[in-house]
Amino acid sequence: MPELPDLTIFVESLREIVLNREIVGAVFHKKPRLNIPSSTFNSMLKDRKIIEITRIGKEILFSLDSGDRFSVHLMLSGGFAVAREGKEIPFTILTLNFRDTGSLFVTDPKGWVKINMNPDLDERAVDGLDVTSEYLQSSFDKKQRINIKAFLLDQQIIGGIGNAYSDEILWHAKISPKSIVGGIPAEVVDRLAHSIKTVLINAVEYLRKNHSGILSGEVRSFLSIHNPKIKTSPTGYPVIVEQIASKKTYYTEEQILY
Amino acid sequence: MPELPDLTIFVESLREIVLNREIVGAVFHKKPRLNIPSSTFNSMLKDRKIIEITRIGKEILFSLDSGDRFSVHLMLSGGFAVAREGKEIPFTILTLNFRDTGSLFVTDPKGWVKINMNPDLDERAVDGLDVTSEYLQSSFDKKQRINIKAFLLDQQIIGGIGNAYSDEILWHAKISPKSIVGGIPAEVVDRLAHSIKTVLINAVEYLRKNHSGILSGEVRSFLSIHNPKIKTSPTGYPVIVEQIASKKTYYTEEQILY
DNA sequence: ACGACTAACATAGA
DNA sequence: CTCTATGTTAGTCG
Repeated sequence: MPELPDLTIFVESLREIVLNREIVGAVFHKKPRLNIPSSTFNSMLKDRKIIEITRIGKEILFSLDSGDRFSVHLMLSGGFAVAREGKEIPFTILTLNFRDTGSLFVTDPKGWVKINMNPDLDERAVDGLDVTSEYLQSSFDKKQRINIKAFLLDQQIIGGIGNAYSDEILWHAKISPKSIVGGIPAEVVDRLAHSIKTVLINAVEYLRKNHSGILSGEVRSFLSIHNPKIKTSPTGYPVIVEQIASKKTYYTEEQILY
Repeated sequence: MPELPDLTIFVESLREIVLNREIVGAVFHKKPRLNIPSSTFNSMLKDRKIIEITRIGKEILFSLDSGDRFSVHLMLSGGFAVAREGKEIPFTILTLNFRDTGSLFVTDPKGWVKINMNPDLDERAVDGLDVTSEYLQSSFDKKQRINIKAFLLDQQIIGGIGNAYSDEILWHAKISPKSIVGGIPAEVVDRLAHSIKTVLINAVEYLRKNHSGILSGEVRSFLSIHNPKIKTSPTGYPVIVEQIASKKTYYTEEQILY
């Protein structure tokens, strides 16, 4: 559920809380979606410190002072929480216990959270915040026939955009979510690249200002289009809700169909 | 709010009152949750008789002499009432007016009542009274990771059980409502199948004896566990009240956690 | 090969 | 009380 802007704030919150604290143990409470045995994971974390936390697409990357690093993907319903060690947090997948300073909880009602020790980062797509007009155009050329909304949602192409922000971006760029990539002219690709950056950066800044410190959930109430509570866009057009690319999509007639 | 046992008695009461009486009109007082236009509904009922009333899960099915049949789901707060035609019954959704013999009212303060003309009955799950140990086991196998209370409440799996009776059944079977389906051994599945039948049949028999004729509401005062008035179970254990599977849940330490 | 679509998953929130 | 939203993956269909 959380997308790039939410996850960016989670990372900033996590840095405040867990950086440079000694880990005394990693305890899995459910059989995890983990690429190595959980006992190995535990021994790689024990007595180590997290020295850096970053985000790549929808994944959060924790770097240890050993040089190892592990990624956490929250999937649909995952989140973080902080509490004293031993506190009962519902749907806990993993706890990292720190010496004298409580614990970090990774929670997920669905149990889908994915954790990878030393993931192959070369495979990762370009992050939403790093998309350039040139990258967008060359990706368009490779995916002529795909729907633009499906394109933005494809984590192999751009990392971090989910259903909500794909609608925000397409509205900002005035492109209909029903458009086919191949039909979009070069100057509109420029505009889209600009909209991706603008929408995401604005959201990050809004969240940093108003929701600093969050570790889970998603803030959607300030969105312009992908928002069940609003009936018209900021420019006064009625919001249309429709299933596009198998996703609930919000858009308006302002957006041009290519 | 009414569950399988209450609804079973409603059906028995309704049969006494409306069977084989000629309908002169069906009047909707609120925009209904109806799968066809209300004018069509009205013309399908006019001059017809209800020749059979049955219950399937939480729905009540009225069969007409035309071969058509419609279902009524009372949702959270719906109910029936009988009065002379034209009587003002609060929160009336629908009245069926009978020739010379008054009217049947479907009421609902929340307005959520769902009415379906010729519903597809093939989609309906096994009714709570028809659950076998074999059916339960095969459903368990498909839903390994789900919580047992959520399982019993899932109308796609078993029809008719709501929040109150799920607690009664789990207490009777001595299974903790926090259990995960996958952890419950085969012999306990047998016990649960038996408890489902026993608890529901006993409730129906109690209601038939003591509350025959009811058309709305719910009788909860005789329940063993799901009952705010009691402090200890019949076997003397203190009743614990807790939010489980997003529902207010009553249980005791007698119940084993799997 | 490519793209579109579907099902599966468990719960909170509407 | 029921229905839906939600991300990914694996699978089907054209």
